[in-house]
Amino acid sequence: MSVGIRHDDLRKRNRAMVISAVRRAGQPSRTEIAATTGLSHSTISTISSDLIAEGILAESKGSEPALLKRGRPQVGLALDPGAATIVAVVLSLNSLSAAVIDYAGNTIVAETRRLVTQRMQAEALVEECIGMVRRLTERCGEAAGTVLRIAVAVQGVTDSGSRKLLWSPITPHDDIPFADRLEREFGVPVTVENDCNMIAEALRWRDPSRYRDDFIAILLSHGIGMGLVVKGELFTGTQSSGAEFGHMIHRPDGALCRCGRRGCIEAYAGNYAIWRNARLGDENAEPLADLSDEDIIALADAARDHDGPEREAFRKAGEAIGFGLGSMFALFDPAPLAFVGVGATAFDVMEPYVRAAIAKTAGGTHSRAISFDTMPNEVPLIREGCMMRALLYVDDEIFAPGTALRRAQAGVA
Amino acid sequence: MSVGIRHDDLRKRNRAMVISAVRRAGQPSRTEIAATTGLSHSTISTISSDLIAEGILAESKGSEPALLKRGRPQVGLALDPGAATIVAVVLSLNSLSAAVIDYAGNTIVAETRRLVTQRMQAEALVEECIGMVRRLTERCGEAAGTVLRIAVAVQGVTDSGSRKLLWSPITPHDDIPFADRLEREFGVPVTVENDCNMIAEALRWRDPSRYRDDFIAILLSHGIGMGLVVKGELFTGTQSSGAEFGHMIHRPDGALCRCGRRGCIEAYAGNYAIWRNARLGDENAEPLADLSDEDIIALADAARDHDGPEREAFRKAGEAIGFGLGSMFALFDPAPLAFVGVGATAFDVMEPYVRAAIAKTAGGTHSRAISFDTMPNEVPLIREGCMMRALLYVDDEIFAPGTALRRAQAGVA
DNA sequence: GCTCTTTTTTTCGAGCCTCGAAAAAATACT
DNA sequence: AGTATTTTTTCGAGGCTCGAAAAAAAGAGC
Repeated sequence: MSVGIRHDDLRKRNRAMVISAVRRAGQPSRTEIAATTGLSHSTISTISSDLIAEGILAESKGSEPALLKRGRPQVGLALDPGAATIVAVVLSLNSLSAAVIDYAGNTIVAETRRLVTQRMQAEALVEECIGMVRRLTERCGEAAGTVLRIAVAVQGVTDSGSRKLLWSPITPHDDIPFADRLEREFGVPVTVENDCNMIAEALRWRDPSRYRDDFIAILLSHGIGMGLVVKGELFTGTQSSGAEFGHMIHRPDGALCRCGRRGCIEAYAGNYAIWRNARLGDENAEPLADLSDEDIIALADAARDHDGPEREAFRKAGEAIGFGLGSMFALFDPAPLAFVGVGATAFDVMEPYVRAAIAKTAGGTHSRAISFDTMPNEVPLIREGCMMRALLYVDDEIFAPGTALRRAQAGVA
Repeated sequence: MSVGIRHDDLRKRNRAMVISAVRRAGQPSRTEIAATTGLSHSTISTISSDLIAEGILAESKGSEPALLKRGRPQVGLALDPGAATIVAVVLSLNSLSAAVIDYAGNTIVAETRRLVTQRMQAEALVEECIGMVRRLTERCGEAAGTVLRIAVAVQGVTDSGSRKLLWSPITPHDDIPFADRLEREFGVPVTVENDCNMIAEALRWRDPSRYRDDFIAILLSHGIGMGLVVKGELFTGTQSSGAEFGHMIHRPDGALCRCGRRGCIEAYAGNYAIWRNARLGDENAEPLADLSDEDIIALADAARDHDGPEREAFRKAGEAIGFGLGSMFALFDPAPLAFVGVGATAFDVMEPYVRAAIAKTAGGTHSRAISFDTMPNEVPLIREGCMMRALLYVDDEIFAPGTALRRAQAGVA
């Protein structure tokens, strides 16, 4: 049962409100913050002067060219870039990248390298991550603030505590304890996040008007992933990162999926499935390990150009996605959708089939109103979401509690 | 964006904590409440003496026969039955029942009558409800406290604001504004709730150890309904009461469902579907409007007794439920399940097929660990959930804000 | 250049709320 | 009857937010 509210929680929460208002709005004045938070001017004044004194916020002078308004000009408050630093690591099939990012969200240094992830030992993967983070942090040296958080985004299923990679298509190994290993190495809290969840996180910062309280991000790539925001919160499982849309069942005992089971949506709509249907015409053929973007683009072009096995393959893919969405929409009502990844470039080919399938389901009552959005490149979204994840942690768990907590921690240490 | 916390919200929340602790524990002492809420003894003391002065709580004397412990004996706090009264109305196929219930959850008066709901006008349905509530409240007269809330549980889909019945199998009419009509009549806040959601609400009070933060209630009846609790909260849609498990798609373009679409889980696992498969062997036959409990029990007996069309019908039903659950478990991890309703008496026949199907899905990784529970009679659960719904509203929205809010409301009125 | 107006920000005292410590209350043990 | 033990209340201290008033900072008007 949820616990009572103490007196000091009050200040903590209101500090969090102020920080979050600044992160969202960019350079709001104290008056604006008072308006958005509903707190009084005096409270905002006290809290923000505390935050400035602690080096978390800073008054942003001179940037605004004076709005030509009468009266005392507003002073914008901004996040102090030097307040902290975080590291965002993105690990995907055959590629590792990382960036050191300041508290205001500016990238200080970044690096990307290719790896043959599927042939590496679990420990080697972890060590590559550690190595890259170490190189980058040493490269910025003392110039940057202290690193307060490391977030790792990985393609695959993570546990609900964001500590381990439970399963991933990028490696044959299971249960890789990224968080523990990196924490031991750097002495900083670390989380491992699912890539699609990070895409969802990024979308709400990219376009908060469209992606606010309820929306769905679907990654159309070699596999099918999903990031789901329900009632303003990222929807994760109780034990895993959750929302494995690609492994909902489209046809019981149907096509062979990469996961070894049959009839999953992915077994019809994943890149390998589309290729398999178009080229081999055998939905039970062993899934390919990888497929280039060009291959999928070529298939889509062929499907656009003429009727044939390619179009049929995309029809099956669209149908699988549509019926899957329809089933989802039976559980929670339709929401705006973003299709992300290479597959999104071919979404125009699938869309009619997706809509037709949704219309055959209970969720399809308002299928006309369901709006799709496509964004071909998932990489910057994953990076951005990963960064926001880490920054929000610093906001809420380190800076909002403020000195009270830091004193308590010091007492323990 | 969520709003900052004012100073008075604090007291409001802590009052809510105390009330909720008492409702949960029955007769906790102040010391126990302090322990469960994490608030200090002095705070609990002040709040509870306020609540007693307001007539919300009462010290329960003499009930406990003195625990033979040394020291000042604990004084149990209990909800004052006379603090308020609520009305719980349950409307289902051909039956309407209602009860006036005191603040401690004791039924004061109750009534049930049969109606031919499918042949009634929408307005007649509403008027039957109004009539019954009026009769009952007049019957208790001034003996009982003021009615502060009316909750109506209906089989069917309601809107997310719990104001209207959007669709229901018990009537051909749509969009029936129960809440507005009853509010106008009685001048008391009213909600219309989905029956399966009420079953879920009831389960968490019946057995909080098993049904706490994540669980699923499935109503196996003429149709298939679901009540879902995720992370401690009833999961509802953004626009509707949500969780229409019965209308997830089991087989695209498959059997004819009562809803007019094809391949829904209900079209295989609803009573009418099982009967249709067993007796007609035609999954596209027009669904029956109703079916007696005895018919289903007879089918189950036949299925237990010998192989044949009955067993095959239950196999198909179990498979549909299993694959459906597997798909759900792809989205959020497995949780304890309760099967409620007549269909639950036949669940032993379906269980092996349910488990076999789940095992073929991604959610089935731990299918062994998934535990099923069956409760044949849904009626008392719906009643109980409906009651709790109304009482919790009084707790949280009326008594927790206390005089502060009541004064503000008086100012407006 | 000086004063007036307008808007933002800070200051200050009042009013709540929670907490810890100490006191009071109520009972069993000896 | 006195002592030990446990629960509950009381009381002062410390925090927090709020509203009102004051201070600050600029444009507008003359």
